[in-house]
Amino acid sequence: MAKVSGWSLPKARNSFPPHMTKTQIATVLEQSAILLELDGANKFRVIAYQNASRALSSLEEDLLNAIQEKRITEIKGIGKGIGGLITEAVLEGTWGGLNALYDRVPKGLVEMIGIPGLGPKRARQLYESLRIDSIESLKFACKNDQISSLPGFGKKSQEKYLEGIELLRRYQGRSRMDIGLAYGHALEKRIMNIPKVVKAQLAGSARRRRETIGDLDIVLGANIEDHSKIIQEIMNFPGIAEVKGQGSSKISLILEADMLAETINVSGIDAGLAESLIERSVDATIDAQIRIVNPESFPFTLAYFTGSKEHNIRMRQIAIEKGLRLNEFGLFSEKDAGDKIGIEAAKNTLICSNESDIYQHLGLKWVPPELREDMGEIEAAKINNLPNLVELQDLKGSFHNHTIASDGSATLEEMSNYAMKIGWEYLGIADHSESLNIGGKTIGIPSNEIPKQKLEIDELNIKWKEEDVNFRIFHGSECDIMSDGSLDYSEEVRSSLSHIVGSVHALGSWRNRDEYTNTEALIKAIEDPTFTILGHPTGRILQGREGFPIDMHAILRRMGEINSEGVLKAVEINASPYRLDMDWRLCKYAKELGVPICINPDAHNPEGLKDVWFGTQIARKGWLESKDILNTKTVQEIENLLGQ
DNA sequence: GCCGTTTTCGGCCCGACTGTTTTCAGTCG
Repeated sequence: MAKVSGWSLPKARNSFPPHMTKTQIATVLEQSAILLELDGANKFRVIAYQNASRALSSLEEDLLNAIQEKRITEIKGIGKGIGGLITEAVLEGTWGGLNALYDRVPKGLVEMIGIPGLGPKRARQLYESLRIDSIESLKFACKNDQISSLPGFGKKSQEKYLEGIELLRRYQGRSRMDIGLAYGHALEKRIMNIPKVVKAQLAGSARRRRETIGDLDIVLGANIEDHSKIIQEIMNFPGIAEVKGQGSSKISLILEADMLAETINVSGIDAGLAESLIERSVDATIDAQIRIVNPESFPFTLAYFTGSKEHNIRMRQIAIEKGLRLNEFGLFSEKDAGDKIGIEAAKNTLICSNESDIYQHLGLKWVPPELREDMGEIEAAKINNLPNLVELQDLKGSFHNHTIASDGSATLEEMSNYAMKIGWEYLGIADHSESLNIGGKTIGIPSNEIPKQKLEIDELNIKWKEEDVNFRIFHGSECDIMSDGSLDYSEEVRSSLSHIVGSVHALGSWRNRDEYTNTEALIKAIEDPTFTILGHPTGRILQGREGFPIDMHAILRRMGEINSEGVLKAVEINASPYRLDMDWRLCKYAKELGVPICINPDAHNPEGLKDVWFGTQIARKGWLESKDILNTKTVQEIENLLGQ
């Protein structure tokens, strides 16, 4: 969640439309939903704002076009009301009734609902009865016992809020995928090792492979008579920082480093990567929820807690259309269930031994967890048109890797040996270009040293050829894109290389400019004949810094055009779990436009090559198949494409 | 606020847990 001080309505900067971008408006709608909740608005109105924000974020076409052609309310989730707001924002640069909403709701309330157990209704009540409008004033009121006498509150709520405030300071929201998976699989493994546990599986956003993971959900299947014993065993695990809640079917915990086991079992994650996952996670904590059900309910509970919420809602709607009801315990006739709820209602459930059976009963193909975001997967599952997702083993190399010649820590040979070891046919070296300096220190390769690197690479390539080794290095560069969209190095130097990964590093000027200027500059860079792959397109660091504003849909459209003219322009999924940039939400659009995607590890040492695992997860989440990925091609195909 | 081959009004996914209550509202996922 953005800082409270950042919650103001954006102001128009240009003198002509569009005055606001899709991203800006989507953010405003999302914030408005929260403010409406705090304002006591009808909950369905709140949901409508959330849905509209989502609809706008995933809108592929140009927003101004849609508005000028009066098609804005044709977008599902945007009606007359919100459509009017969007139109005003784009054409006039003003926000109508939202100004009053932003002014009316005390900003501190937004912070307050970040406290676990304190939601919008209570926050509002605290404000109205005691004028509490910040975390500080809440803390004061709790300490002075002013809360417990309010109707609906008590001593316990007062204590819970104080604990929650401390928790807020220690725990900072979501975790990166690598950290979440390290904890998730460690917990899963410990649970599996408890006797009498029939099944246990990581669900939630971790199973869906989101780039960041909110909290861990683990579903545990065991016979009812064993439940209480199993719960006891779990409570004795090492690395439990705090117990947030404990019932007969649900445990809510905060985990810390002692939880991490020495080995992690995930397909495709081997010992080396697992070890580095653990290393990266020791300072983090994460929330975990464990759901305990009977083995017969397991597939339903697993599906339910895998989510996403949006996907589940669609599944339920389909069930309703068929006269059925779907809950976390079963799929059953609405008529039979009547007023019964939960496990009672599911008594006469259709038998499903796995998730696939559930989907089948609803007339759908099984949907891979990565796709369950309500981004078209339900429609595709209806007509058996789901993608055959790319797998790690499909990769035959990568194009964005560093050596000691710039800021890497390994030699060409060390990097190559490791690439061969993991079964690759080629390795693209792309050290930094000469303009890049960090903290006043130049780390890129000067122009006049490029021939030297070229010579070293040629010698290795010749050696392998003579030894009949099917492996080669492609000599590229991670070439800086300057703020005006020009590329580093002379054209002569760039042309001497096999590929150019164009990346923005000096983020400063890009982050202080508007979306249109940035988009124009980036398109200029991409149009350069020597440009091959767009590296980490927005420069974001997950949980660290936002990327610079850019219209990626427009960038991808232009790249699609150039590809259709027969010139290769690919976009990178930077596989470093710190970046995962380009975002998975854009992959499907890139694929439809015919823009190849390159899964690049951006490795600075041999082990770093394995980060392609994360990039592959993101590619799968973005609907990509092997044929959509540049680096699934064989070395011969790549040689042809790059003219090498 | 959005949506609609049964509807332009009356719905909008479903349930566990908690704390404050004595039948339920709020919160969370």
